[in-house]
Amino acid sequence: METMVRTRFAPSPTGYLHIGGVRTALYNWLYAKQHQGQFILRIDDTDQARNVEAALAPILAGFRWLGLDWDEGPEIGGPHGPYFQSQRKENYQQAVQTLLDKGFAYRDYSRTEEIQAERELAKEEKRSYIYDRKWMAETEEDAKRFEAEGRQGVVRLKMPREGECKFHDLVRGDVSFPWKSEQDMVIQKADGSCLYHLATVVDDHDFEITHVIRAEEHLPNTPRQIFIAQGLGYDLPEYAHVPYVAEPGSKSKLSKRKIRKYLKNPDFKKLYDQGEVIAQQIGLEITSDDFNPVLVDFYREVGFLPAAILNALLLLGWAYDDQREDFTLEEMIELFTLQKVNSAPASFDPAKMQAFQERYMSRVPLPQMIELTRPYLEKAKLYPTAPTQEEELYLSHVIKAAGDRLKVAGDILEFEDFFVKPEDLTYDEKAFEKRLQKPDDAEPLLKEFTAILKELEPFTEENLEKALKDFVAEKEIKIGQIIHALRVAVTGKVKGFGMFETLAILGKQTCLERIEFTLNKLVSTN
RNA sequence: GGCCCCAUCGUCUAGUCAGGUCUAGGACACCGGCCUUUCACGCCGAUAACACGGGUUCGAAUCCCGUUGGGGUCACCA
Repeated sequence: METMVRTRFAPSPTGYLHIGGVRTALYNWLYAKQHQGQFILRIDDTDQARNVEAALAPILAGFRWLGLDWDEGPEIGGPHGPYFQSQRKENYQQAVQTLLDKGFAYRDYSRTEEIQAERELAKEEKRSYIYDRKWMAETEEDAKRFEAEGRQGVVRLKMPREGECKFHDLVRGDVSFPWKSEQDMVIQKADGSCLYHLATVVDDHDFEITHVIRAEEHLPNTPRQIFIAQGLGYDLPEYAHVPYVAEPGSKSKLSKRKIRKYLKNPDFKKLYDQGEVIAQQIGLEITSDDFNPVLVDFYREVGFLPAAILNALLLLGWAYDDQREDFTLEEMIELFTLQKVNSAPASFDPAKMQAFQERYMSRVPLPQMIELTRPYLEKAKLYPTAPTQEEELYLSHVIKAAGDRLKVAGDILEFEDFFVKPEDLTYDEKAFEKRLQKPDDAEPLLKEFTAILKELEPFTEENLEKALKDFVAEKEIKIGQIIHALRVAVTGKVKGFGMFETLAILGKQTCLERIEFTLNKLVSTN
């Protein structure tokens, strides 16, 4: 029997989930699922003074929302736990001791300032810096002597200084690094705590990780990790370094902090603005860069579909063939291959993300659409938490009429005019002026047609259309002469659903109330 | 700067490993048009790329070398 494939994603508790991270996680998840393997979540908090639990919550929430479930990890545990590096310190201490015993590491008593000075000197002289191991304690006596000087010891890796570290990467093929360009990395600090490289290698081994699929920035870290693994006598995992996700229109790494810069990109701006409008309507405070299309939370808050995001992210650096772009989760699992992951970084494309979202959204069936949009109306206080059957039916009419206009769930708030009282209706002022105040015939036509509306039974889309068309024919006017005025009078807006659909959904009483309200407003503003 | 990685339309990419079927295909965006009471959708169309220079070869986007450009990484961070 072959060994089970086990992959992992190891976020450090930063308080947010970056979409680049999600893509890496997705690839790990897909690879594991495809091989009937397992996907493990491990928390890299070796050096976290902050509140890990609070900083982790949004990350786990993001994973849950996206449906990237983990087989072992925080909240669910597992046979290899704990899954927090901060709780596995003994393992690292033990590993350090082994490395020391076997001569793969040494105690070093140099001071940070000393090393720093050496490094700077080397930089000035334009040569690469290699530590001369001046403060390496080769014997107990050395150690005691250095300690007597008041020095504190760290543990460094005794890296080879000749030859090359060669390994095979599932994405990039064969890669090699000269050992001499490697530093004697510190693996244990003066305070006794252990550092990332050591921890990650020990954990990957303890967790029986078979495939380390991670971002490209870890590629230069691989030789030292291989060195540690070999020193510890571990079998090496397979490595796959996937490129990082780049900024829109550039090849730099996408970063949460550079949002100001990205906002200059029209597509990014559009995505952000769309979200901002919704955020304001639901009373979400935008106080920091955390409301950010670089982060997964943004999409959740605005009402994107997880499947759309996953699909868009899947294609950021991977393609199945020259045609197919839509993949269900099952299809992704079946068809994903590391071999087809591009080795060049892919720029995040906000417009493409939107396009996927729109396509997926257009396929959402009505009942699910109701569930998706309701929370937004509730948060905006436009809809009761416990609606009557009638109210639910009304909402379903609005959603049906909105159709493709709902690009994200939060877009339902664009149609707030269907949920407010006449006096709370906000008018597009320019439209009010252009369609109602300016044309001389707007008011009389509206009044005349209102009289017809009053008598219209039943108040259906078909009847409304016939009524207006008959009216237009009889008055020998163009439909444009009344329909725009009517729209503004009833919805306050220039754009919206089909006119007759709008009227029918609102119902006779509301329509008449609003027209009356508008006519009064018209009088008072003239 | 050292080490490493990368290079096809504006963007994501197919094609590159096994050179000809590529006057380079698709998608998104953009632009133009159609539909239309507005908006959105939809439909039709257009523009648009093998970074450059040498080789190898009958033939190169595809193989080799170099150049240029872009990027990652060089902590007692992860």
